[in-house]
Amino acid sequence: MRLSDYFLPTLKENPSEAQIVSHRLMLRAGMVRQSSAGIYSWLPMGLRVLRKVEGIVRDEMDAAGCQEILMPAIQPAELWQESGRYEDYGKEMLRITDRHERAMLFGPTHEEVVTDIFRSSVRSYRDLPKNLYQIQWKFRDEVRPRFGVMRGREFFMKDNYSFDLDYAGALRSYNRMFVAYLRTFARLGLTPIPMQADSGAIGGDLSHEFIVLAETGESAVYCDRAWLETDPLELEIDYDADLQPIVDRWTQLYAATDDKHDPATCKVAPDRLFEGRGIEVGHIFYFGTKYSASMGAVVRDENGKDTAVEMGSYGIGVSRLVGAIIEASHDDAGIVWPEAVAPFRVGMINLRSGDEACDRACEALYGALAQADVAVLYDDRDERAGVKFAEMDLIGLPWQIVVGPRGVKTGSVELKERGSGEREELSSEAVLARLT
RNA sequence: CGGAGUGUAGCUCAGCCUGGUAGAGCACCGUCUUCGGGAGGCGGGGGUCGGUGGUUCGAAUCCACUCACUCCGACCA
Repeated sequence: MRLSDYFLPTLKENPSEAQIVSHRLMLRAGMVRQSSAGIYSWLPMGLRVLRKVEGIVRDEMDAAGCQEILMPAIQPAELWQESGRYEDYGKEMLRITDRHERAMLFGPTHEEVVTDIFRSSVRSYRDLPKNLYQIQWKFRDEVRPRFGVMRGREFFMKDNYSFDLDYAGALRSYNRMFVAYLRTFARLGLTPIPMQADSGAIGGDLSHEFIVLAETGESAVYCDRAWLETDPLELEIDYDADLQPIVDRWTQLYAATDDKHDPATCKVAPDRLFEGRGIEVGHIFYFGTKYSASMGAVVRDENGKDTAVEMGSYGIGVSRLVGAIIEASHDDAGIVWPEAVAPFRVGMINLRSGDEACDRACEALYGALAQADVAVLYDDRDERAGVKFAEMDLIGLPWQIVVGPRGVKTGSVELKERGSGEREELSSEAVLARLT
């Protein structure tokens, strides 16, 4: 992509409404624009990242045996009246009336809809287990949206729902999600820490929230240092096998947020205790028959008896993750994208657009990289070098290629790694070899 | 929902206290010089000062109401 063609409205200064670093950088790097409180438009650069995150989440869900569906954003109130949550959910639910004066709502979550789908379609225990997911926009009319996309009212979420015959089956589903979540966040370049959680309004008795470390995160985190030394990706996972030992290994390590942490009773030795900050990006719940019982989602078991299915629900804040990744990975100059989610892998700066030798070197390299399927953003604009450097650092692409008159004379270009800041003078061929 | 702020050019902000014909920097357009880390000169365009009402000869400025946004707290992916 040529930057001269790209819609990338960057800002030199911090917009006054943005207080936290990810919000500032997302606005400055031309990723999003606010529409109203907690509601954002995603511009090309932001959307590319959102899609990358979505893709990794989808990939891990599929690997864990879940099947993607897409439910309506607008739901009928009757379903929520059945489950009993229509009143309970309160003002956070955006309620809508259609032209026939029928009560509708913009879905804040989809337990009711998915349970309705399940009960109307599944009759036998032989059809279990099932685990259905969707990645879709949700709306929760938060009293106080803030922190940009980190706590918006409209947000992009992956939510899935497991259906099992009994508790043992539900636990297997829960464990699959537990492991899949750790893998997902690790693949996004984050350090996830699962914490035992209250199951809150969703109900049930088994729940973990997943917090990713970021110095600017809103919750304080206390955990065993062993968390930081464990890589969820190093294990080969067979989702059909018994995952309990893996989950046990993870859950026996101490981890707590500040409201649960008590220095007096904490058993971790002080030198093994990590104190940091983090952002909640996922939450998993087992809630048994809370919805299946109230909404009549039953299957015939092997004795010919109707039995309410055991359910769990699992959520990942996809749009929040974009902010969380920035919180976890940035410096004074701007964003530092992990390769897995970078909107483009490479940014190429032509320091002297219009100079024949520079243009020729850039075009050749640009063509070769495109040929090799490397996503490149080529800054071919007639701008000063300083502007190009500053903007390239701001948008945080993992690799920068700098082509200037000085190097072109000797047949070399500069390759800079955004994260470390390390630069090397190389030939175009060597750069190409390095990036492909 | 309780508390606290802020709304003036695309962005960051000054002017408001003490009423008297709307300002700066950046951005944008033209032009010249410059050209390896957000350049400089000259010229130019752009604002019903969030909205409504009031006080006044006169309101960005004072008063009332209202809307929007932000921050702190309780809640949440």
